[in-house]
Amino acid sequence: MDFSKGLMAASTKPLILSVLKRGDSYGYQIIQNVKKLTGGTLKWSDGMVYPVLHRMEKEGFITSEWQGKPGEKLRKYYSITERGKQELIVEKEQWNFLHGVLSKFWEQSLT
Amino acid sequence: MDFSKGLMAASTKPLILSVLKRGDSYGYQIIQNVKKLTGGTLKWSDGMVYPVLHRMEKEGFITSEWQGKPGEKLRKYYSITERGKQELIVEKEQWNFLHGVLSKFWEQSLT
DNA sequence: ATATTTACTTTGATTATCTATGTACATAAA
DNA sequence: TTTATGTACATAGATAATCAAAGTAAATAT
Repeated sequence: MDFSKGLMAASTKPLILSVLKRGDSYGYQIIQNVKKLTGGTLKWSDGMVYPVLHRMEKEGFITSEWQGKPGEKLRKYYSITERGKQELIVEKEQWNFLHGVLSKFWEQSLT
Repeated sequence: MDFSKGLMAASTKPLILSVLKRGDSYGYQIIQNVKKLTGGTLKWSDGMVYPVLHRMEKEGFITSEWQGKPGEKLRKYYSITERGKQELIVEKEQWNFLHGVLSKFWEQSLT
């Protein structure tokens, strides 16, 4: 699927927050995770995801910490914050609201 | 509701196409219509909607025609094109797909 | 007369998007 | 050994989207 620009972007934030709510993770893993969870449909590029993570951290929705066992590459693990959880609730409400409005149209004329 | 930027933008295109699929309309009416249909939740500004209409026309999803009965203000009526209908189908698929992915997360952890 | 509503337009500062490119280490293959 | 591939993160920068704000102007209501 080739997503229209706006939608793709609008989904990254809530999806990342949802992934992190399940448990801490790092950029590369989040990308693989989302790819797997969507059966390969959502293929996020790293250059697309990392800036979003940086921004979300700056906004206080997530925090980061470098971790690495000896002999392993360093990974930047992200955790969702309380503020992030609140934000996720809001985003969820907005998604559901808009989906509801659109669904109302789409139910009526079946195309 | 104070929508996060991305989402609001991502919904204008499919919503406008959905409105126009019901029947021709003009900018001002579309704004009022959406406001009414969402119980006042979605309050689009004109400066936000008109440029979107112009872009969508340039992209061939809608066409416009000035109309006005004598003694009435001229209105620019927009119609959805075949290409616009196709686009709406695609947007609908994408919305449903993403909503499905997000819903899967949101079902599991009830927050 | 004056204010409000209707109706459309454009500007422009700000921000977001995402491809492309770069670094660097680890591991597997040739 | 050297080459390729996979892992892991970062950022620059061209392109484009966003939306408030300000403008025009006619119609209607007060």
